[in-house]
Amino acid sequence: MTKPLDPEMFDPVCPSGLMPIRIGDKWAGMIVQCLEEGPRRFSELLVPLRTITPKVLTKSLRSLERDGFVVRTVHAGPARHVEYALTPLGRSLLELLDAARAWAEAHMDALIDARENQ
Amino acid sequence: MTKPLDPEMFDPVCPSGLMPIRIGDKWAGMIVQCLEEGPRRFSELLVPLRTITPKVLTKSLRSLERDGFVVRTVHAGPARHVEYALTPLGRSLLELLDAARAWAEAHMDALIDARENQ
DNA sequence: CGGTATCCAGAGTGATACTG
DNA sequence: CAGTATCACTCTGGATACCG
Repeated sequence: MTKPLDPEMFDPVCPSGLMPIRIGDKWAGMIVQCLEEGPRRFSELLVPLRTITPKVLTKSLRSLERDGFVVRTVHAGPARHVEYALTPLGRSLLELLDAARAWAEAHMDALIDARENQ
Repeated sequence: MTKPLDPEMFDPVCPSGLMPIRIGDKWAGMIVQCLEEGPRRFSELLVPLRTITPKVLTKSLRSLERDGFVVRTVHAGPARHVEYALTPLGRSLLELLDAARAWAEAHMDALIDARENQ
């Protein structure tokens, strides 16, 4: 089974605002990462994303669904719950995310230096 | 020497609005590509970018400069001109652009299908 | 639990016109 | 040639509160 998501999965200090690469909207890249190990519920996603509001999470998830990256499944029952999972197409984004991470690891220092020296 | 930029370098029909990956602002990725073969002048860049306005081109170039991706050089003289060139750091973005292009070639059809089937 | 409704501030983008 | 100035507008994202 999938373990709970680390609430500190995303460093709040990490200057993601500086990142010159972006997958989808502001949160899409992080959401995709959250789904890497398996399906997650709406409220599970709120944990590592922390400062996201439900409205924005919904919007971002709907957008990922529209593009075929994510599937939404409603499990009815006494306590209904909803699960979001990556499709194969969504999984293909993970490669891109890795490329972005690799770039950041290699070059973010240089970018930050460039910004600070004026 | 570098050849003139193809005015039709970027397909106006190509649904770049659909692309889920983005480098910098709306135009930054295209600008970086324009600079791949060597330095270019402001007015040279306007040609393939076509619908960009000077104000927006300036803003995007300044942003690329701030981040250390591009250098701006003023050549004084009777007819002054300005050249923009990629730095090594800027060149490192080309790998990322390639990764994005590779992803698009492999998966954009699936994305477009997903959108159209609702 | 998994959302929606409303309102709002700021950023990004563009049209148009003008300048050293 | 290489920009700048002004204005306007849309889009994103967030605060807050409420709903089935």
